[in-house]
Amino acid sequence: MARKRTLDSAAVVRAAAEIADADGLDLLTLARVAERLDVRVPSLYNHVDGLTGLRRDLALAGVRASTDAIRRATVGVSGDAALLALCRAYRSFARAHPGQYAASVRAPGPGDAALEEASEELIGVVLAILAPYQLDATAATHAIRGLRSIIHGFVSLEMAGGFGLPLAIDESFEQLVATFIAGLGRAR
Amino acid sequence: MARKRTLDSAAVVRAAAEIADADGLDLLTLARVAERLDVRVPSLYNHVDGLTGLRRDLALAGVRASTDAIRRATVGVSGDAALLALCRAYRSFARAHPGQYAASVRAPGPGDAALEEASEELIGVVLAILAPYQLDATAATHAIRGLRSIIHGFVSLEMAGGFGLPLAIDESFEQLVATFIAGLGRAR
DNA sequence: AGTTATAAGCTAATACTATTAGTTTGTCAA
DNA sequence: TTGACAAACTAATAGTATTAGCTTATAACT
Repeated sequence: MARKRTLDSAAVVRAAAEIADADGLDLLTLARVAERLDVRVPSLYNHVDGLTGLRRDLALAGVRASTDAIRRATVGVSGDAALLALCRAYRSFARAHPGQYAASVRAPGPGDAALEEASEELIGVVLAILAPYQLDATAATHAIRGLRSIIHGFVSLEMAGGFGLPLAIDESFEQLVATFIAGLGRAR
Repeated sequence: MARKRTLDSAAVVRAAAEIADADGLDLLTLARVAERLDVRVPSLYNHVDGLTGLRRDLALAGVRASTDAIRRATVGVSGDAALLALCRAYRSFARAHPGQYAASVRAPGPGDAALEEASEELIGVVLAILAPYQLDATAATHAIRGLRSIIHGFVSLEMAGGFGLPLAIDESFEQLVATFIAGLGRAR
C-alpha cells in the first residue's frame, strides 16, 4: 500500500536542509530525512547518492542560496557600502541557515563540476564588488581569501559559541569588517 | 588471556589524536582507537566517557598544545613581531595537528570547567601579547575576537581546500595578518 | 484504451557504529 | 596470603548506512 511516487531530489534536499538548519549538520541522518518525508530509508537512494551525496547536494544548495542572498543585499550599492552589505548578508545567511552553511564549508573540494561552478559564481559576485578597488589579479586573490577568512572565521566561531558572552558581538563584527575594508583602501 | 592492564586515559587520547590528525576528526571512531591499542571497544569506557567524552578530551589536549606552541613561539618577542609569531604558530599547529585543531574548534562551550580554564589560559596568553597596544577592555575583546576569526577562518578554509590552487597561500596569510595588525595600531 | 517498460518505493539482509550490563581476572594493598 | 577493587572482557541492544532484489504504480507507446 501507499507506494505512490511522492519524492524527488529537491524534496529530499529541502527536508535535509530543514533538519540540518534546525538541529545541526551532525544530526542530519538518512533515517530522520526518511521519517520526515514519511518514506523508508532506502527509497532516498533513488534521488540522492547516499548520505555523502545528500551532504554534497545540501552544500550546493547552500552555496547557491548564499550567492543569491549576497546579490540581493548588494544590488544598487557599490564601494565600501557594498562590501559591508556583503559581509552582513553572508553572516545573516549563515545564522538563518546554519546547516546549509556548515555543509557548504566542509564540502569536498575538487572533482565536482556543479559545486565548483557554483563556487566560481559566488567568487564572481565578490570580485564584482571588489572591482572599484582596482586591485590587480594577485591582490584580488589575496583580498578574496582574506574576506572569506574573516567572515567564515567570525561566523563559525560565533555559531560554535566560541565568543562566550554574546556581549556586543555585532559590534565586534562591524569593527573587524571595517578594519579589513580600511586595509583594502590602503592597498589601492 | 591477555587481560593485563595496559590502558590509561592518556594513552587513549594519544591514540585518538594520532588517528584524528592522520585521517580527520570525522574518521575518529572508538573501534579504530580500540584496534590501534589492541583492545576491545568497551574497555575504552573505563578511561574515557564514550565517543563524546573522547572528543572533548581531544579538544582539551588541542587547546593546551596550541597554547604551548604559541608560548614557545612568542617568548622573548613583543609588539607586532610577537603578534605575527602568534598567528604563524597557531597556523602551524593547526596544520601539524588538524584533528586536535578541529576537535578544539567544535568543542562544546559551557559547563566544562577544565576546557573553559584551558581556553581562558590561551586567551590570557593572547591578551599578554596584546598588552603593548594598550587597548581598553572592550577594545581588547573586539581585538581578540577579530584575531581568532581571521586565524581560524583562514586556517580552516585552507585545511578544507577552500582556496583552490595553493598559489601563494603563505603570502595571503601574511597580508591578512599584516592588515589586521595595521588596523590594531590605528585603533591605539 | 490497452500493453509494456521503466523506475519508485518497498522488504530483507548485511555490516558498521556506540553503548550498557554483567562476568572474569589481574593487580595492588592490607 | 588474602581480599577488595577495578580493568578488560563477552554478550546483547539499538542505531546507523548501504546493497540486493521484489512489487507495482506510473508513464510512454502502440
